[in-house]
Amino acid sequence: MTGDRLHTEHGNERKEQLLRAAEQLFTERGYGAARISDICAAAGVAKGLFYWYFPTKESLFAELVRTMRHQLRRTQAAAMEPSADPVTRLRQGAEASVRFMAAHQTYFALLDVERLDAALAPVMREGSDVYASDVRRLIVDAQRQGLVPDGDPTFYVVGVLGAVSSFGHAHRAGRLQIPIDDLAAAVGRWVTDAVARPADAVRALTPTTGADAP
Amino acid sequence: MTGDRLHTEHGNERKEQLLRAAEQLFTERGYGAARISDICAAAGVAKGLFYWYFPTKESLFAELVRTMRHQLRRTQAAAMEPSADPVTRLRQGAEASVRFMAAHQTYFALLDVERLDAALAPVMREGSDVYASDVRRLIVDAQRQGLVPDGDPTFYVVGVLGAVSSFGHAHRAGRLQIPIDDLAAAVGRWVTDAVARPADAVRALTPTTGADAP
DNA sequence: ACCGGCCCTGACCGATGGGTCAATCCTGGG
DNA sequence: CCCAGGATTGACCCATCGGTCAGGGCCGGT
Repeated sequence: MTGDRLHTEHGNERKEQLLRAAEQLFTERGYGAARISDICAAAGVAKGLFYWYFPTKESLFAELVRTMRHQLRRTQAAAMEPSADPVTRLRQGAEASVRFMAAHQTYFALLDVERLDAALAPVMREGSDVYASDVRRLIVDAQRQGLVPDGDPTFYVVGVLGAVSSFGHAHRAGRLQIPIDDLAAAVGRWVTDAVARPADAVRALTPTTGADAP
Repeated sequence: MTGDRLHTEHGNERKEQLLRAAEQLFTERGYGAARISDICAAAGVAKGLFYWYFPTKESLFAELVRTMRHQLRRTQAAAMEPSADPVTRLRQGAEASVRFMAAHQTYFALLDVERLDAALAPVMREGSDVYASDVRRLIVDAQRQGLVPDGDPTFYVVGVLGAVSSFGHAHRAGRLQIPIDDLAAAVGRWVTDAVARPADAVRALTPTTGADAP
């Protein structure tokens, strides 16, 4: 909690080295499955050295997360024109976030559920594609009937499932204190509007050019 | 993988008992932190018995998740009128999902990141409210200027953050194969539209009537 | 009564891996 | 040249926990 240990320049490099190795392994195997000894091995140092730079495994993780958030924050701030109206700023912030996340996939992957406990990942993933394909069917149907503008259906699928799960999560966490009937209705409208409306928003999206995903 | 062991009626009750105890503890302490011995203690049985009903800790978890998903699926199906148009069905499915998740908070909490590794939860949560309050400020400003319809700002906040993170996640996972510039633009529009448009969608939302959540 | 197969117990095992430590190396300043 | 203290090592410690097992009770059928 108090001032961190004082390191020489070389020391800081080492620390950075460990951070990068950890980031890599956390992303590949998940936080739990990445052993400290692995991290050290990957960084080419002995296990004991880890504790010269970090008091605990969690603290390293925390440092990664904080760095990431801090950078994102600055990027967002930089992307928003101070003179613009709030909604524009919102849009700029959102765009910047998406770009930033894409540019730092490795970092952000750390936060994905799948990466936290590698063993549980399959269980949780299994079956979640069922919803996806259900929704996809509906979307495609709707597009065929002209109810939903053309564009990569996957985009809409992600949007719809994401909305439902986000609102659900927020409500469950007590962050969204709204009578359930109202919430359900609001989410329903939100989804409908989002899907049926933004006529040309997704217009020019490269429509998933066939086989190239794993 | 083959046929599960055959249980008497009493056996099934016991199993159900263990499932409920586990559900409870996973929700409270997180999957990792809930020890099998705890679960057994909570159910009032000896640890050895656990393995009479479940081959492993993960398998119990898997069973919980599957049950939950199965029920949700049926509920969704029941909520969608077969004769309705796709968009309506989409809306009905979304509403049903939100309601279902609310009615089974305990179950769904299992899937929340925070519950998987209790130790990491604080690290990940810390600072995430910063974004929320940023976005909130923008929303409130926009509402003041009439750019965004009135209604609980939190609802919009959740929607915006949820969208950004969902699309980000999908892209990162390779589920959304779209050039990043297009994606950023699309998400920007998606957010803007969602926030600025649904004039009366959130109209009658009880604006956070203070204290009534646990 | 006897048997078989559910059901239940709690001590025990074994691996795993985070964390410690005494000893050593290395480097720069005096 | 020598000392201080950062940097580094790898063997070691040990609490933890999922999983095992040998044994024993309960109950219904014959």
